[in-house]
Amino acid sequence: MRFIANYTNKVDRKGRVSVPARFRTALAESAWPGIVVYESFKLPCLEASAREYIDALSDRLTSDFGAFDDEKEALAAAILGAAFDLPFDSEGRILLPQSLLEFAGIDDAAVFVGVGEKFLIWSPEAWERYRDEQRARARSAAARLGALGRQAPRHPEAAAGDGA
Amino acid sequence: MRFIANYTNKVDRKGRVSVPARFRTALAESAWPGIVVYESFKLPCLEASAREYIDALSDRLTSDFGAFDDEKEALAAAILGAAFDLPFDSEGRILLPQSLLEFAGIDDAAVFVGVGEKFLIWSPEAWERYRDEQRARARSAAARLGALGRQAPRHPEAAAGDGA
DNA sequence: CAGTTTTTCCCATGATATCCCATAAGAACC
DNA sequence: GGTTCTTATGGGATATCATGGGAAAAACTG
Repeated sequence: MRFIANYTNKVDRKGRVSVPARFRTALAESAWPGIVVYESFKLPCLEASAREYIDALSDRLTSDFGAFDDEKEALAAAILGAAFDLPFDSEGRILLPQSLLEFAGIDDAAVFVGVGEKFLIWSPEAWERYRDEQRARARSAAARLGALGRQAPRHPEAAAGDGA
Repeated sequence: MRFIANYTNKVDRKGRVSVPARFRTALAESAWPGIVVYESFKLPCLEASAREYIDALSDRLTSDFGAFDDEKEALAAAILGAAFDLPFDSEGRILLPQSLLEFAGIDDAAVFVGVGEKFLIWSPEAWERYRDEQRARARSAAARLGALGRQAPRHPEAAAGDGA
């Protein structure tokens, strides 16, 4: 159950989108034919994962009847209450609720981005914007680190016997 | 028996509301065709669950804490005594008593919010307000509680800055 | 006990989701 | 390079769901 790479699929007039076949294959281990989708806390996109993933989270939050913990309960409501359990249709598509489409700014296409145990669903524009930002960030970070990183390993003698 | 997602349904002039079909399906395991509804202690909303859940809660409160703990006993009495056992009509609706409608400030629409083993019933306005508040809190709470800790390190966005 | 109100059941309807099939586009395979 | 299989996408038919209204049944009241 591991998602990688990204795929762009169309959202049809009825709000249906095909979940990439690769992802569906990964999802096949799951007992439930569908995914759970919810709004990301940090990014303007949706997050999706196997039902089991959320169930485990739910268990941790409400397991013991110690459901009498304000903070846990609030968190459970915020996460679980905003998550949708979306079954696949016979073609492997899901029907995204209006509220989720709006949240992510998804109109007629969606980008599925695998990030390990779950995947993100973006509007193409937002995804591109985010990706570019991250690249720029990575570039400058690399440049900064690279200046140091390149010298040290190449001139072991200059660093005088640190090495392995 | 697991509730997630949220659905908004209308309350008609007679005080009837459809329980979301998804919830009814989850409830189908229950022997009793209806739900138990009571006022939440901490939130301005109603809580609902399968009959069995309340029974278990009842057992737990009385056995674990015995007759010693006045506070728990009071809690049990408050919950069990004020709970309504609401049957479905043939269309899968329930008839919410006036007192509950008033408590939750529900007028002509109700939001059903699944949170694991039970679900909440809110007035649309109150739910939206609460949800927005919690979303903000959830971010930090998630990190602190470690509820999402398992995923956090794996999230690119968790490490990178905010993309929004 | 009759009049009156409330509750329960049943049916009608529009909206929505689900299923099923058809086609196209692409990838994998010979 | 051509063929075959998988995947994505679209549309139409069908079933399900939410919702409203009305009639029958029960409860309540004077």
